[in-house]
Amino acid sequence: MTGAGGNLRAVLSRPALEVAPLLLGAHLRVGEVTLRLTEVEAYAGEQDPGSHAHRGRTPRTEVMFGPAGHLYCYLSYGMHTCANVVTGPEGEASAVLLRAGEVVEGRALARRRRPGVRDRDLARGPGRLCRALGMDLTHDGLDLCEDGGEVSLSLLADDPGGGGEPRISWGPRVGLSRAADRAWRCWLDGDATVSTYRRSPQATPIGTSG
DNA sequence: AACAGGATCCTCT
DNA sequence: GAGGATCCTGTTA
Repeated sequence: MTGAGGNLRAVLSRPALEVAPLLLGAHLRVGEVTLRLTEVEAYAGEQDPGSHAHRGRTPRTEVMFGPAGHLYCYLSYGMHTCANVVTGPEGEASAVLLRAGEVVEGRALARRRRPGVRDRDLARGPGRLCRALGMDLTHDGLDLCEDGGEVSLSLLADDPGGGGEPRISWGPRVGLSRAADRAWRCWLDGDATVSTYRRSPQATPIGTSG
């Protein structure tokens, strides 16, 4: 684990597809709860039909066009908050969706927010992850690269995934109706907190959507 | 001003 | 495996 400091934003300013695997094993802290990230998805901005930014700059997607290292939060299906780390250079709206993780600190608080579920399910899925961390739309735009803030991010110094072999797997992104075949989701192979894959019923048949 | 459509989750079967 | 909850967002009128 590195105190990446000022160079954290530089790393996050690389393309989403490069940043995504670097987030695996990283620690995301929101208030008193800290998560070890185990599953993420890359979104490549305006060029990516699966991205919210595909149709250009809007009030909602504005944060993604800004500098890397900020949170992009949105509401899914009316009740679930989902969170991304903005990546890439300023002006390019790429981001990485945080899909799952393991609670490594503040577990009691996370359990209170997600009563009745097993520990491995506390943050297993993008909506559940935000619930366990207490994240909502008020976190949209917050900077992950400042020490002492409400939110912070610590990348692994090296050895992504931790403990020996990297063991990172790649597969299609979850629930997309467009660009459903791009293998832009990555996860720590074999980790119990990785969410289960579901293809969108709206998606074109396998192999025809790029 | 109104509408259609989700980067999901939970509860059944 | 299927269906419903629920409300913001972007688009259209």
